[in-house]
Amino acid sequence: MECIAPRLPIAAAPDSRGDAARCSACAMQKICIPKNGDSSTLISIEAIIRRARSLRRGQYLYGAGHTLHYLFAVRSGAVKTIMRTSDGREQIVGIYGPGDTLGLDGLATGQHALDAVATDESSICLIPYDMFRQLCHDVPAVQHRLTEIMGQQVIRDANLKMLSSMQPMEARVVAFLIELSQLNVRRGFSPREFNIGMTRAEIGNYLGTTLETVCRVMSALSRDRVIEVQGKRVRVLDFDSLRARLDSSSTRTSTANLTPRPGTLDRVSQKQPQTRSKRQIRDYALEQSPFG
Amino acid sequence: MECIAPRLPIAAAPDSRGDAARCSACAMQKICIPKNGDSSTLISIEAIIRRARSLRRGQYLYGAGHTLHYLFAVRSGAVKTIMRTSDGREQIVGIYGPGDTLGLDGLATGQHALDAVATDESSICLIPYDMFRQLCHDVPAVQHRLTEIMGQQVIRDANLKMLSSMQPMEARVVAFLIELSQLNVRRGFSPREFNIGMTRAEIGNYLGTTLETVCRVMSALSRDRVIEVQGKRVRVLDFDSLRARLDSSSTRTSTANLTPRPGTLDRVSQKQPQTRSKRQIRDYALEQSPFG
DNA sequence: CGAGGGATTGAATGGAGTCAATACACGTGG
DNA sequence: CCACGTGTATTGACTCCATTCAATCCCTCG
Repeated sequence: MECIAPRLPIAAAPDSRGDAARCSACAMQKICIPKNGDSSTLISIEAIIRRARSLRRGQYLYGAGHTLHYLFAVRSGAVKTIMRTSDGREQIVGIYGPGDTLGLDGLATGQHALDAVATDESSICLIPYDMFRQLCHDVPAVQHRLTEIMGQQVIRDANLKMLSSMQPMEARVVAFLIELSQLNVRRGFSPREFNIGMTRAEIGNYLGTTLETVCRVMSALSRDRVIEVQGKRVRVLDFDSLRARLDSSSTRTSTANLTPRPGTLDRVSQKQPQTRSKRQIRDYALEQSPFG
Repeated sequence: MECIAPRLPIAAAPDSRGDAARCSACAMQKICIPKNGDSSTLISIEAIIRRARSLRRGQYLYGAGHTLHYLFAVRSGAVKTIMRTSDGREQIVGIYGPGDTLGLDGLATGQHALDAVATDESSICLIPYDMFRQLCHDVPAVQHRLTEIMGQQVIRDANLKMLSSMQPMEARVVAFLIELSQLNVRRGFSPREFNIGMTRAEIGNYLGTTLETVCRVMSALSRDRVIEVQGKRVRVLDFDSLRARLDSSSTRTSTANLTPRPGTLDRVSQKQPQTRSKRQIRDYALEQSPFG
């Protein structure tokens, strides 16, 4: 099996001359490196990170069951993480672009739980995990950054769950496009133009629908002059219209309020004088106010 | 707003006499505490954990925007984490039962990104985050455990994504039931009988469908003598039938192979002699074999 | 230039959402 | 103790949106 990077212990990679990364010159630096660390922090990180390797579309970064040897940072391109059903079909469970960190699925057991595959030509930095762990121990700022990254992953996953639960399929695709746009911004690029680093089939899989539906929605958006599409290249023409299509035709799957809303009393609930409303206000278990 | 636990700095809670937890006596110990730590580790953890507080159904543990003051460990009951759409509808993004850890959504920014609400009467341990962080720094085993927990969360989220992408709605509900059963085992209880700590509406929301559909599927399973249902109490009668309903009627959303399958060559791919197949075998970027 | 993978569009079927009525369980107050 | 009310669960009937199946187009690469 082919590889772009060395197995541990390090074997010389074909295109490898001096294996250290040049983080100080990397555009993704702001995302990868702890902000609050001093210059020595950056240096110590640079010392262990292996410079970027390039992947072709379809190449595996790691597979479920592999020992966790590296964490990965995407420099450019796009990578998906996938899970397989018993009967072999795949489900995409995460997508990663420039500045994102991969491999966290291996932290629990030391073995990766997912497959990671490039969906596009990509460039990836390797972070040997044992060295990184040592660094975490020595440099609190690095440990803190790792914690941050894991915390971000959790939030990301929550957002994904939200996204792929949206009611009409149109809303899902729209939410997906908005998400991509926002990610693009976070990476310092334009919110109005970007490319989806994957096929329609992959988008469909990711969003829990079919490639045809994705196509139809994007065609419709294109016809209505909300976006322009050419293959994987997307340009947003009208953000307001785009956002408008999120709520419109909101079905009722998430019925009324499963849970009482934020702050103050409900009009209805006036009929209970001092025995604090049992359900009409948020019932906090801790003595702190929101945003406290 | 009412609370079961003190705001920092600690205020006396009504039912609080001596605030330390008794982890050494807790059934969830094996799940909460680092395995590889010595007895002093357990003691130092016990020293900072506040003993369990009880929550009524609907009570908030924390809300999006709150400062991260505690991590939480579920002792008994059930808690959901939710996100809200711009127009106020809620989406359940996670469910947590005995032995699970909550609050990780606050690690990235120091503010919680989600709401956490009890879906059932629950008992929750509080772990003051600043002290815990200090402990992480002092005791590597604790840091390691935190990393493990975060890693598990990532895997959990991936599983959830998988689960709620299943094709026929029946499969989703079935997968959900199996999941619950497995969790129950992990907690040392029976795989055959358990209670779903939430309403049909919440299940529907969680699975991305409606409460009616959930009802119908469970009725059907019940009619076919695969499970027995009484309200939130479920008893599995026939695990094989249950699992059988996962793949059956597998639609094709995740079309053929988006990505080439595991190991060996495809029959088709024989027609490329030595120029290593470009797509018919897994194309590993790293020089390690699966499960290496 | 031909082959193959990806994207697009059409037409038909069916599954799941929607609306609505009813049953059930629980806690409250008369 | 029972009537009542609210929240939850169950079941039915109808409609429609998304999946399916299928045909065509486009682009890239050998």
